[in-house]
Amino acid sequence: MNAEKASFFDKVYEVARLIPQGRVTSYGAIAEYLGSKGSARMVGWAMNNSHSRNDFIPAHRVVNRNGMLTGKHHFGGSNMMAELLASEGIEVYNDHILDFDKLFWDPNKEL
DNA sequence: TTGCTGACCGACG
DNA sequence: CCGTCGGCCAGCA
Repeated sequence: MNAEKASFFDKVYEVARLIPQGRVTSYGAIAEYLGSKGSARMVGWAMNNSHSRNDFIPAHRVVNRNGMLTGKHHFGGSNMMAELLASEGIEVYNDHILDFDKLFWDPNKEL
């Protein structure tokens, strides 16, 4: 499959869609998987542009290194992000994921 | 075309 | 402990 043509941005969406339901990952983990650990910011920015994609991007499964819902404000300005995570069986309290270590899905390790 | 910004991360003082 | 700064890459005015 010649999907190597996908740019950094495209790969972010690709990996994000590969995140299994009920699991979460971090921006840095995705960036590192793409080969650019320092470009973690781009991963977050890609999520912001995820609205431009026809496919749904489970951006709510992507949180920062601390397991905190840093991008929840981009989900409509409400706690919808926590609701989505809770809907998948992920417990969220005070904008931070419980048992983050156990729910953490590392693309470098799983893929 | 140039410059700024951005849902991060790690290092430094 | 906490605040600040640099770096990474792509999109947009």
